[in-house]
Amino acid sequence: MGRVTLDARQLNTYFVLTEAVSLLQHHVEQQLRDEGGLSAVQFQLLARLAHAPGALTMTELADGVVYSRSGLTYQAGLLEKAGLIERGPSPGDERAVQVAITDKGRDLVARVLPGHAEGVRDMLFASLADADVETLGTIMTRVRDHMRALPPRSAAPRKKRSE
Amino acid sequence: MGRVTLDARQLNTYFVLTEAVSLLQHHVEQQLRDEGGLSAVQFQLLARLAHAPGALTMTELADGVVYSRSGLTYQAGLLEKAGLIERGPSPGDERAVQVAITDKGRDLVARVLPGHAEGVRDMLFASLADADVETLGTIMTRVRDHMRALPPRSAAPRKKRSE
DNA sequence: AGCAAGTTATTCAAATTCGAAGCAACTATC
DNA sequence: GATAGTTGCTTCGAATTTGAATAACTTGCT
Repeated sequence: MGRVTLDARQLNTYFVLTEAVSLLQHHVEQQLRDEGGLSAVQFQLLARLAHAPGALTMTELADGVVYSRSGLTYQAGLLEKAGLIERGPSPGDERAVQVAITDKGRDLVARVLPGHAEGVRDMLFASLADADVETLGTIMTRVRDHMRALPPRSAAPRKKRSE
Repeated sequence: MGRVTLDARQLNTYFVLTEAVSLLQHHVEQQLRDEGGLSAVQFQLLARLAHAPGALTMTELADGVVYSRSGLTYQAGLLEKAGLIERGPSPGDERAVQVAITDKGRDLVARVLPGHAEGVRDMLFASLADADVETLGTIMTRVRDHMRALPPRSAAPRKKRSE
């Protein structure tokens, strides 16, 4: 193999992508902390639960947010103590834990969301045309789907192998 | 409510962008750890120093990587102990610290880089056409520049206000 | 010069994060 | 229907990360 790596354009795209997202996350973190006393992870968890049709298991939640399971246990403990979520047994599977958002949790999300959305708009979308937003979404969806389909290296769902 | 926030398309783009980058970072983290015994942050720091024309101050380095200053002090301590970087006084400013990469550090970056590049290619670029890579780079560059130009909320370089 | 305000880096305590290990429950295979 | 392997979650210890407080230095203003 003639060892192909990354050309200059790819390298630049990679760097600027991670840099921009880091900056974005940093600002989001600040804002959420100031406005709702939430970390970005906590907000992500609540938002995902608020969006979900029903309750989710810990694993589903962790996978969705790209987070370690033990880390989720810790955060779920905090959120439950704060009365924002509830954990309960899973009907089908006795060892699984169902996580659901409470009314108080929904209220908090609703209270924090406008400011969050505004921040994201100012940071991320202010400099982009509608067409750019769509293009970006399309490209990143393809990337996301590709990565999700790859053989898991760590925390993704396991497949059994035939020997 | 008149309150314009984010439309569905923007929301989707925002979510998929952060999700994809999280997945990417997660994979990168794994790979660097396995191959070079480096965390992603450490690699970023070394890579940036290797790229820089000369030495950088702690602040420049932290700002470049979007990282807290105290966190950088900690990591710089580790990297210096490992002989990968060197810290020294700054000529002009007596309180600043210049950070420079050592030959050993350069060697390590050179050793880890190919595998890193290969991983990024497989993750991020495998599903993208050349045109997409360029488009993505252009869009994210605009976003990055816009965010860098915004009034700092925390750790960005301060500008004096002429009121 | 002299003082107030701002910058730079480090130290410190507290919070968060992760992986490995452990435990309980499920599933397949015999 | 036992038993070995797998899966879901938590606990545990170690490493990392952060903001606040601190110390050293620089700059601007009078």
